[in-house]
Amino acid sequence: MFRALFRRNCILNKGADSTMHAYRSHTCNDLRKENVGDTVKLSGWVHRKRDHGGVLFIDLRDNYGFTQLVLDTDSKAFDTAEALRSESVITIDGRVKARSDETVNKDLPTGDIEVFVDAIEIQSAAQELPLPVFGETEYPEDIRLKYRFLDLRRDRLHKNILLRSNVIASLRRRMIDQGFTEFQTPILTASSPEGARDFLVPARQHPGKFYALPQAPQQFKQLIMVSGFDRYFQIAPCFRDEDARADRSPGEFYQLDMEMSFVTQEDVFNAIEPVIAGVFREFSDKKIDGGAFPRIPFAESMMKYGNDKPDLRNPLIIQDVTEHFRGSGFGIFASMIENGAVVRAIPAPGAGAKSRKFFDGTNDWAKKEGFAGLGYIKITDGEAGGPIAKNLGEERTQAIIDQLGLGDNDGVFFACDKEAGAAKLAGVARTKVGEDLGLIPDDEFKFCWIVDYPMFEYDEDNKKIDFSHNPFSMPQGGMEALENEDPLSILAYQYDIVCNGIELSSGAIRNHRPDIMIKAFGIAGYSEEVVEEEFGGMLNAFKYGAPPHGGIAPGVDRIVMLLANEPNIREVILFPMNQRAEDLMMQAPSEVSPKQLRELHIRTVEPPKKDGE
RNA sequence: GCGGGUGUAGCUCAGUUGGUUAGAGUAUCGGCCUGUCACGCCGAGGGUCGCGGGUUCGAGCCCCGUCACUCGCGCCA
Repeated sequence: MFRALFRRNCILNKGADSTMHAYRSHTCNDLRKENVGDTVKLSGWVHRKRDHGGVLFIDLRDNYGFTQLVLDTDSKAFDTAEALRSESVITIDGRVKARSDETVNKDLPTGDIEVFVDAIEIQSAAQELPLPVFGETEYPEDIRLKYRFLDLRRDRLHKNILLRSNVIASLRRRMIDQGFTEFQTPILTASSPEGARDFLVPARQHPGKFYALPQAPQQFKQLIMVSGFDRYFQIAPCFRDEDARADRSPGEFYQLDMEMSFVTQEDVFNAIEPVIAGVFREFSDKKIDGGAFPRIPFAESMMKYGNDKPDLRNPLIIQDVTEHFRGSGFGIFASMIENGAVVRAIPAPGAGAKSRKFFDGTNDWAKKEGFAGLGYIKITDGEAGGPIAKNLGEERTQAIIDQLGLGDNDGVFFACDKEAGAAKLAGVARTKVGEDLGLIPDDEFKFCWIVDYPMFEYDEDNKKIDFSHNPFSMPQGGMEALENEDPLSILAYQYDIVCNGIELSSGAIRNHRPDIMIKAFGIAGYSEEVVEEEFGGMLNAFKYGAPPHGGIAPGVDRIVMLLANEPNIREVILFPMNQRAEDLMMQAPSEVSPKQLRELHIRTVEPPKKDGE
C-alpha cells in the first residue's frame, strides 16, 4: 500500500524518464527479477556492509525495505564504498543484476536481484553511532530517547509507528463512514477544578491568569452537541500532569473522542463497538470473540474480578466466602469479620500439586505489595492442608471447597479486609495466580463493557460524598433518584470498555439538564454559585436548548499498544517523554529567558533545599 | 512523596568466598580476504566498575548515603 502511494507521487514528480529524478528511480523495496538489466538510482541508509576485499556488499535501507548493493574493484565507486560507515545516507547509480541461484535471499522481497554500483554520492556521512540501528538488542531507555531518531529507524519501532498511523487512518474512516464529523477544539482553554492536575500556560495579556491545556475536550464536545452538530469525533490530544505508568505516558496522549446527540447508552455502544472490534480485527491476528462485548455491572466486576478492568482471558473468578469464616476457629479472620471485614476466595486450580513454597511465596508477594497477606488452603490428593484448614475445621473447609468447586489437587487463596481492600487484594492476587499458573492465553483479545458505575462514592479522606467518576454523567433515574434515593446507591449512565485488563475508554450519557446538574453537584457538596462559576460556560449553554447526548473516548495509544503487542506505551509514540516528563532529545522542559518571564509576569521560586545546608 | 529492580568499555553482558594487571561479544580504527546477507581471519585503541563516604592489609563484590533509568503504590473528573 505504501509503495503504491509513493509511486503515485514519484510519477507526478519525475516525468517520463525514470533516471531524471535527483535521488531515486525506485525505493529500496521495488526492484524484482523483471528489472534485471535496468539502470537505476537508489537512495537510502547504509544498513550493513560486508567487505570481502575484492567484493563488497551493502544493504541499502529506506522506509520501504532493503536492496543489496554490490561493488567490485571494477567499480569506480569501490574506494568510496569501502570507507562508508553504517547509517550514512547515500545515493547510488547502478545496474540491476540477477543473483545466481545459490545467492538468492528468500528473506528479502528484493532478494532475487542486486544492484551493481557504478557511482556513489554521499548525502550525509554518519558519525560513530551511540545506538546501533541494526539488530534486535535492547538498549537503555535514556539513550533510546536521547537518540530517538536513530531508535525510530530500527525495525520494531519503525513498524509500530507506521501501525499507529494506519490504525488512526482506519479509526477516522470508520467514524466518517458512520456519519461522524471531525472537529478541532481549543488547546489553550480554561482550568477545570475536577480531575487530574492541569498543565498551565501563563496568559501574557492577563497578569496572574493562566490557560490550561485540556485534559480532554469534554466540555467542548458537549458544546458541539448543543451547537447542533449531532455526531462529533476527533483524534484528540489530551494533557494531564500526572505521573507515568507503563501504559500511561506522562503529559499527553490521544483519544478517539466522540459524542452523539439524541442517544441512549445502547446507541453509543452500537456506534463504537464495531469501530473498536473492526480495528482490532483489521490489525491483529489474535482471536476476538464475535458478537457484542459482554456487559458487566461495576459491582459484579468488583466482586468477581476485584477491579473494574477485568482481564477476561484469566478464567479465575473470585467468590465471597465471608460466612464460612464468621465465628470460626480461624480467629484472625473471624474477629476481622466482626469488625466489618469480608473474605474473598481466589481459586488456584492445579496449585495443590505444587509445593508449599508456591503458596508461601504468593503470600510473601502480597505482603511485599503492601497488603496484610494471603491465607490459603492447599488440597493434595483430596486432603485439605495448611494452617487455615486446620483451624477452620473439616466441615467449614469442605463447604468452601464445595462452593468453589475445587478438585483434589487445587488450591485457594483468601483475602480478608474491609470490602474495598479485600476486593483489591483479591483482584491483584487473581492476576498473579493466573499468571503463575499459566492460565492467561496470549493469543486473544477479550473485550467487555463495564456498566452501571456508582454516581457517587464516599471520600474517606475528606469525609464527604463526592462524584465517583465523571460529574457530567446522567444519574440513572434522573432528578427523582437524586431527590429520593441514598446517593451512594445511585448508578450513573457511565461505562468503560476494557480489553485484556486494560481500560481502553470511558464514556457516559451526559447530564444535559441544569436543574439535575445543580442537584447532583449539591449532593457532592458544591453550591450552585460554585457550579455557575466553574462550569458556567457549559451550564449556560444548557439553558438554551440542549439535546440529550452521550459519548465515549477510547485511548488511541493503548489501542495501538495492544495491537503492536507492546508492554510499554512509549513503544508506540514517536517522541515520548521519560518517566519524569522530560524530553531527553529536545531537552524539555527548559529554562527560559528573564525577558520571557517578565513578559508573562512570572517570577520563579526555587523549592527549599532538602538538607538545610 | 513511598517501595522494588537495574547501573562494569560507545552498546550487550560475564566477573567465583573480598585477593595479582577487570574480561568476552559487538561497535570503532588498522591489516588480510571476489559471493556475503549477524561474512570470515589477524591486530590495536577503548574502563572515575553511576557518584560520595565507610569497613578491611586489600572492595566491581560487604555497609551507609546519593544520583540516573525503570516497574509499581499514591495520583489519574
